[in-house]
This record gives sequence, C-alpha cells and structure tokens, in this order.
Amino acid sequence: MEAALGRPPLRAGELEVRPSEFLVLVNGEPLHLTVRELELLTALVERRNRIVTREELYREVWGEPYRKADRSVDVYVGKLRQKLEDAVPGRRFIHTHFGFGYRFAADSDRT
Amino acid sequence: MEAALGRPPLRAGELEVRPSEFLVLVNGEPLHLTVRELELLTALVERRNRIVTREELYREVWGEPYRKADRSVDVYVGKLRQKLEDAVPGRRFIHTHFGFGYRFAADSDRT
DNA sequence: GCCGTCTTTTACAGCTTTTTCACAGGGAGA
DNA sequence: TCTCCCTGTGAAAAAGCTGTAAAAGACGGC
Repeated sequence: MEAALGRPPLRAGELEVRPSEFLVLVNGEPLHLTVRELELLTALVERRNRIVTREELYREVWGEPYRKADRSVDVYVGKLRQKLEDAVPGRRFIHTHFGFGYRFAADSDRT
Repeated sequence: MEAALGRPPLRAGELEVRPSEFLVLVNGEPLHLTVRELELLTALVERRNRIVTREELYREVWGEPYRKADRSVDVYVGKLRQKLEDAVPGRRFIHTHFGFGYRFAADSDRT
C-alpha cells in the first residue's frame, strides 16, 4: 500500500483505478473495497491481459513469499468477482486459467 | 512451470510460443492449452527440427526419470496434434520417427 | 469487554486435467 | 507374408485445482 502513491490511474473498460487515492470507480461511481481487495484488483489491472500466477499476486499484494496451498488469492478473487458483478452485472473481468493463475481483461475477448 | 519465466519467445511458422506468459499464439490468436500441453509443445519447439526421444521429453516436461512403457508423451502429442489441427487445418507440426521419437517442424518439408 | 469489520484458514463439492489402460492398426525385418 | 514391436487413441480411473461458504483469528473503537 505504501507504494500506492505515484502509481498512475488506470482505465479498463468501465473501471477506473486510482491507486494514489485508494479509489476504484465503476462508471464513475466509487466501489467500496477493503485494502486487500483494492490492492489485488490494482495488481491485476496493472497486469491486464496477462496471465498472472498466484505466486506473483501473493508476493505483490501480501508482500511475502507465497506458501504453496495458500488460498488467500482465490478467496479474494472471489470477493472481487462478487463486487464487480454487483456493480456491472453480466460482465466478467477476472478469468481463471486452470493450472496457471488469473487474468484481468476489461474487454470480453482473448484466450 | 516455474522455469517458464526467463525463457524467450519462440517463433515457428504460424506459431508463437511465449513461455514466460504461458501463452501460445497461432496466427496471432491465443491457443488454449493445459499446463502439460504447453510445456510439451515448448520443449518440442525449443528442439525444432531435431528428433527428440520420449525419454528426453519426459525428463524435460515431467521432471522425473522416464519409465519405459510410459505412454504419457504419446498421449500428449496426440492432444497437441488435435488442437494444432483445429487451429491450422491440414498442417502437420509434430512428426513421428518410428522407433526414435518425435520431431517438431514448422515448415512442411524433410521426412 | 463487546462489537463490527476485515483477514486468514479450513472444508468440501464440483470440475478439469493427468494418468493409466486396452486394443486396433501400422511399420520393419526375417 | 508373418511376426513382433511400436504408435494412435478413446475411455475410465486417479489426481489435482478452483469456487465458495463458513469458522476462526486480528484489530481497533467505544
């Protein structure tokens, strides 16, 4: 979270992430997220359209080495999906790549 | 999968393998592969135009000694051929060398 | 302490992938 | 041609991964 300042705003479809303000807007409306949720979403959006391993996400968000079998990332992906679904029904932002990890995409395409 | 990072992209005809992104493109379109499929294809493309024994492929992809009579490599070669055929009909990338092993070739020539 | 909120851990069902098996068909040498 | 071994492949069994609810733990405010 410390590194939030200086990170530029990110636009991704109907989402706008402003790390420096700890804020996410969905179609201009603020989305209420917890710290973990915000950081995980930010990490994903910063890596949009790329498959990201749980290990990389865990290191980035939790700031410590990933312990195999830790399910925190999965749980928070679930939380984010729920909130994003509430905010933008029918849309799917976070894709699962079985055996690899997750991928954020604002446009409903690729892979 | 751990060793995926740091491996450079490989181009081979209409294929592009990007191990570091867990991604294979066929004429620019992502090809959906499982972990084993991706690793086996990567191993073959890295050794393109050479006959590779099952033993070598097994050691590389499965990371353990090859047990004689294990058919895993054959099964996965079959899966890859199927998916490549769907993606590029009429093309043959993976050649069988009876009694020796397999060989990947992007150009439709030699044996 | 007691609450409310957030985070971490656990458990399990459901699903996907991987492995194993069996058999048909093919290739090479005698 | 005959025989033996090798390969292709569908399908069943086994293993492994993911989604998710819920329990348990942490932490701060009152």
